[in-house]
Amino acid sequence: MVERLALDQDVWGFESSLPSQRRPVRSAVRTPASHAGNRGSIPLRATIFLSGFSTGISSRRSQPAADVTWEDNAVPDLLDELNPEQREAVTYMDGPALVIAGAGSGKTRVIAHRIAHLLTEKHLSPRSILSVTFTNKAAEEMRKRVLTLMKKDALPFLWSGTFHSICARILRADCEELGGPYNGDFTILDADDAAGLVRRILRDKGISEKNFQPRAVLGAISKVKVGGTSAAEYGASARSHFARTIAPVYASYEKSLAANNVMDFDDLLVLAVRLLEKSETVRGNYQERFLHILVDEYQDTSRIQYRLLRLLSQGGATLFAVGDEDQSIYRWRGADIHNILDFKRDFPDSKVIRLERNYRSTKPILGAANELVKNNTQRLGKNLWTEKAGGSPVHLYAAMSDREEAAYVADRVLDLHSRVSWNEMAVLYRTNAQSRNFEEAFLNRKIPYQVIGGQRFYERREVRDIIAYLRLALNPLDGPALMRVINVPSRGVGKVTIEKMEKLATENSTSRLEAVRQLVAEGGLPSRTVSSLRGFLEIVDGARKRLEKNPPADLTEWLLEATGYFSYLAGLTGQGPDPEARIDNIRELVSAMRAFETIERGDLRAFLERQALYSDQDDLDRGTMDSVKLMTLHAAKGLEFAVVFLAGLERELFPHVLSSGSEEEVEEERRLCYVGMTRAKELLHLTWARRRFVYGIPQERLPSRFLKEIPTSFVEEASGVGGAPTGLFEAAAMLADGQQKKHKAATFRIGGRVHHAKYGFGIVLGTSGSEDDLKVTVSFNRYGRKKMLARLAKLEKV
DNA sequence: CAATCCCATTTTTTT
DNA sequence: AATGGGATTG
Repeated sequence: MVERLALDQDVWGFESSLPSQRRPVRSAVRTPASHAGNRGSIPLRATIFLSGFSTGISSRRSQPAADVTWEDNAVPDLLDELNPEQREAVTYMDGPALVIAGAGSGKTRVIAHRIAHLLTEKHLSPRSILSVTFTNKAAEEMRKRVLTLMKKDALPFLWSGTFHSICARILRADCEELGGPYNGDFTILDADDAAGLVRRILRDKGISEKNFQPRAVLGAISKVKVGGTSAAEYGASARSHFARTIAPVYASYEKSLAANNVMDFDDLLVLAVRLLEKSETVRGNYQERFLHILVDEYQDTSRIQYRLLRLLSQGGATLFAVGDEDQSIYRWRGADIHNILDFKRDFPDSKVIRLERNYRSTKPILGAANELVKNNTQRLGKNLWTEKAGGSPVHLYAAMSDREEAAYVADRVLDLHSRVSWNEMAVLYRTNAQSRNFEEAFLNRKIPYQVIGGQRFYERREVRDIIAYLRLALNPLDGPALMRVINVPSRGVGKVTIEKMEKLATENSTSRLEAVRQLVAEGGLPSRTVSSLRGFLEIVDGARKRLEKNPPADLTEWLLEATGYFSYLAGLTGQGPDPEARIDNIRELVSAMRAFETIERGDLRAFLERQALYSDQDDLDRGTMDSVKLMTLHAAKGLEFAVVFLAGLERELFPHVLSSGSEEEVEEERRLCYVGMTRAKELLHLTWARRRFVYGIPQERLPSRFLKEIPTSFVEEASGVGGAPTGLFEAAAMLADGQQKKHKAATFRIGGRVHHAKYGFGIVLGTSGSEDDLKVTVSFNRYGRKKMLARLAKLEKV
């Protein structure tokens, strides 16, 4: 395929395929005139595939500055903008370095400056630099900053991306080398599809989905897989009931992924590592290529990512890691804080540089955050300081209810708007579900807002349907995609037919698409079904045929036409969002493709990869809107706002019930709180509500333990609705007393610890019914979730 | 095979 | 409160 070739050349072939005048970058030194012709000569091809890795690259020629290269404009005072520690970090070249960069200490800046420094002062080619960031947006941001520093408008061949996107890129080029059935057209499975696959396997094997929930099983598999244990090894060592049940599921899952030429998120990392370990050529290529590897958010790297870094840097590349152990908040996703805590041990001859000067927040904000995080034991220890004078204290507000909390926040936003732009304000919360009240309150007051994350664009059903068709066109082996759309729009293909098809596919070990073809050829089905399937095949084949000639957006338009998707949506009244909104979503998808084609020159494969790997934080193009931002604390990492509202500081919610089991988990929650607080530059509001609806049930709430960990000297409590200050802690104590008296022994506090004679210790997740019919749902440490009748179960509160 | 209704459930966080 | 899966019915 044509596109394919192009991609390969991007990764490997460009050296030979590009005009040789690309090389001077490295050798030519500070001779302005000698570069005059360079920049215009960057071949078009270069821009073609940087898609997905770089934005802002356009084929447009830039301003008169066209003859400016990074040599001649090397801002001599590039370093003057830095403080001594930052400067040391930027220029240190004598080996691996770890920069411990506290919140707001300018770490992005250090990385950007270092890259610029490498290019201008050390005269390195951009191709020898690998910059790894946590999100794609951060990668783009980084690229932009470097470009600004260097006064350039394109920086081809600099690899800047997330671990996942970099791995995908490595695999696209060479996954055949793995020796498996994979080819470069592999598609990337999202979490939902992966869970669906597991569900089908569980059903096949007759394993109860009640006791083995697909998502939980998937989580377990992921852990084992990323840990480097193969299905066979796992099966052999499995001892517990759970492990023995899961082992064959894991095996089938892996087999299925490979057979369908699809990879899940973990595969990207695991297989890339395997590829590098296995193929000396591939490994050598990258080891030789990368001379400098810069890693941002090092505290949130996982073990496998660490292995990848080791592999890539063993050729002698200089590793430059930047992170802050106090901001490690992705343990649940496999991040291993020991990567940063043990850096010195892992790289004995490394240099550690600390950035402790904070340029972001006022003293009260920083003081409060520092004091909070001091309660953690898992840290290297640092003390952030600021010279930013003045600043109002941290505001605390205890609301009557969740709705009132939102009203309070919205009113403050309105007040503040006289001197702060919408853009500079954000509401941060622990869970996505909390956004609702704020949305309503903002809507009422006509405050422009934007919810980041949550229900993601690409997770909408209609978008996924269309994407599935596209995936199938590109990768005919993609079974999960086929399953999704074989009967969408409904064309009379039901359970029975699908079962036949599946059986056929398994028996002949062919793809599902082949099985469909066979089914049509063989006959033996009702003629109506056969013609339905034929129709489906025509669509898939038609799309496949158009794949090469038509740009993605045109192909999609054709698909919409061929499937009659809009009329299908139009008929879909009643359940879910109204059809119009869905049609709009599809239109947005098409225009996103259009933009991708024209601006980034990407093909369908590139688009699908981006779709799979990009999150909503990786803004589409609406990020420029002047609006108050609403997002989870996790999504807020790396951002800053003049005013931050940190909402829902309640027990059970923050720290979250499900993360209060161990001290380690609580420490992570505390770091999350720290991250949230340190997003604020001028003003920080902390709020909580005494009453909150959880799953539609009103609950009495208590303040978060974190509130007690912040010294009152930094805090000023705002008046409650009644007018008088609420006296937070007294109120809390009373509330606690009251609750205890009211419910005595018969009830279970959500989040409370219990002990069961048979199942051991667990945490109460919820209750339903009452009196004699009271049922308690408990998450047991060892046995998972159980629902039991309180009257009968031998549950003890601990 | 599809539409409808009812019921149970809700991962907190996301590449 | 909302959503999605399952059973039931047409």
